[in-house]
Amino acid sequence: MNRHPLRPPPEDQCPSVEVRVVGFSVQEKKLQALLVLKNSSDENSPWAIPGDLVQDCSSLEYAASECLSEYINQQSYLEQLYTYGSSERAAISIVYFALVPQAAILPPQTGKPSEAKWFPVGSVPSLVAGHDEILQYALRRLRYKLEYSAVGFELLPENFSLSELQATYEIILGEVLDKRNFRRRILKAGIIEPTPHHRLGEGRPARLFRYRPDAVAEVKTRRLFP
Amino acid sequence: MNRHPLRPPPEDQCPSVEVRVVGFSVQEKKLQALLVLKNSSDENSPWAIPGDLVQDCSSLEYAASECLSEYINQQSYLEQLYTYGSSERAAISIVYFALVPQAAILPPQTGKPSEAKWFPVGSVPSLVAGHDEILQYALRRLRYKLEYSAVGFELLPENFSLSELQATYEIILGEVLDKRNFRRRILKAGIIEPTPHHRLGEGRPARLFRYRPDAVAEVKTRRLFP
DNA sequence: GCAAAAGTGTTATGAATACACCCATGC
DNA sequence: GCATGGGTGTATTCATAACACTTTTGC
Repeated sequence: MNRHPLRPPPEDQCPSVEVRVVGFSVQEKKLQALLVLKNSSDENSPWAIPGDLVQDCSSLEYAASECLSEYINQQSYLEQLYTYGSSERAAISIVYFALVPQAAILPPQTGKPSEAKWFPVGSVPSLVAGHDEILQYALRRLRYKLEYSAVGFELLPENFSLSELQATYEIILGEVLDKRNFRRRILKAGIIEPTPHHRLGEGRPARLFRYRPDAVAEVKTRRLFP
Repeated sequence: MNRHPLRPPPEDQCPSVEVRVVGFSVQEKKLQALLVLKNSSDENSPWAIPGDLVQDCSSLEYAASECLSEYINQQSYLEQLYTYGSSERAAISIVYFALVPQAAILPPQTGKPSEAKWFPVGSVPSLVAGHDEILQYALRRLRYKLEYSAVGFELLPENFSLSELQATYEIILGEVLDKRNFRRRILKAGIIEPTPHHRLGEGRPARLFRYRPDAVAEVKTRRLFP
């Protein structure tokens, strides 16, 4: 751990600091992540996780939410992942992930053409150095988090059916879940509650649920999906 | 290490960045944290979590390990906790916690007198603004981590008995654990292994165990102590 | 009345918990 | 030989996993 070369003399250099946000969404039955072209002028430029330099330290959360503000039209669930810093990186990167509901996604033409694009996480283009590692870690943490919490609904509209929620979990975890066990557990966790509304569709209308604003954020309990 | 071309443009303020390390140890059957006087000259100065400004971003882990280097004599388990930044804070604080075995603790007189001191986490002195919150969070994460991993041995010497390990867990979690269940679970986790050595003491000699270097770092399993 | 999706309970299996006695050593 | 801490197994309880049919709507 202490095989590092000698530090440069401690004159007042300040390191540059950036926030990066891995934006996740579910579109077309696939988990997708938002990427931006590093140089919007260059079509062959590698893609990157959206980020901004931190001007001041007034609020990292705010700085993070700004990273996606051009591409989405409402606040999303945001969670800090990790802070990276090493000699290979040009800056210290404070990395968050965001869960973006479909309704919040602005259509691509709103931004400048093809500067930003959602990619299924299974088929991302070539990325800036280090961003692959960050994306994989974000994915791992997202899956892990779904296993013991009910954050999945953050990817859905305010009101959603349990089947929609289950489909979201299945897409992210990459496995099919038992309908009855899913419902029992997600309801027992007490994080969502039924509304009087229903979603009309092909078959029997589905009762809609919503997040309980009074719910405790983190469920200190066994895993929901071990 | 070409930091210069990537410095932020001059009109950017660059935020100051520090690493802070909450050092934990178990001494006198109590969980203790290392604190330093903010101004070593002033006896009434509030205490603080040890930290340093980050000169460059070459390695945050290295910078973190340096924070405690004056007070301990070997590398300790180090884990990143969270990065804080807000208008109330003067800097962005990248916070780690460290698990320091007793044998690694340098006696206080080695440093300058009373500049740094271990305090039982239940009775810390008045701290610099914001550091209380960090310490409480570090404590919460440490307890949480013990519940589903076997990192407790990081606070013990290389070879340790299961009773010593159990005592460590009981001190940190603040509850008594069943001896047989503790042993079964900690062994089933596969993170430690028996050595041929024994610790002589008052009663029957205790078999000594050690960390398995080939063990997977994080146990993807149920909680060890739910 | 039939297609399509929503909704609902029970049994079986495995894990966590609670619990009490024998063992090896020093004195 | 006794005091001291080390070491071990089983029965019970509770959570998880597997599983199939009925209900409500649109057409």
